[in-house]
Amino acid sequence: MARRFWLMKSDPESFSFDDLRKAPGGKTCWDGIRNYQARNYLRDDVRVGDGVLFYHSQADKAVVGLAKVVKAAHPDPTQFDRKHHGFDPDSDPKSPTWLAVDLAWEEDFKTPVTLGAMKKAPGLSEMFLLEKGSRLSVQPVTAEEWKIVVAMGRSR
DNA sequence: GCCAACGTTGGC
DNA sequence: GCCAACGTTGGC
Repeated sequence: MARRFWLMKSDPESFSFDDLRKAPGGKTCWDGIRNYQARNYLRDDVRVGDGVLFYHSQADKAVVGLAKVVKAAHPDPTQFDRKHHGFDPDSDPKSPTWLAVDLAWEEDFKTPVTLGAMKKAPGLSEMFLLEKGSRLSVQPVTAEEWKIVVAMGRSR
């Protein structure tokens, strides 16, 4: 299976790319996804070794670096944690509703690739992220888009 | 802070 | 099954 590419969003106020780099082993359990479409991507398509564009929403609005998938979809433990805001009383432990994957930090971009820059970049006009009202926190990225964004991020 | 877009919930 | 109300996301 060919390596696939994804864009994953995070509000840096709650979990930033820095937090990922500083996490033990540079890894984290990417939990808290409570959207069925995003869940389905995790379940059906995200594989170990896939590349991830790590996007900061809110104030930054930029891809700040690269991560990779180090563990495929597994039940999101926070859905069963009564004290967690992601607690889902309807989720059955025998057949969990929500999934998480594990991500590892890979590379900081020299230059964060801003939403504005991506809007202007030739070759990125079809990007999922740029669609009006696109709120998905896990999005597929084509090999071509990946190449372009990575090249932008590595240049000064 | 505002508001458009979107997903979810719940009454009917 | 429809749709209004509501909550959340996220760009501006």
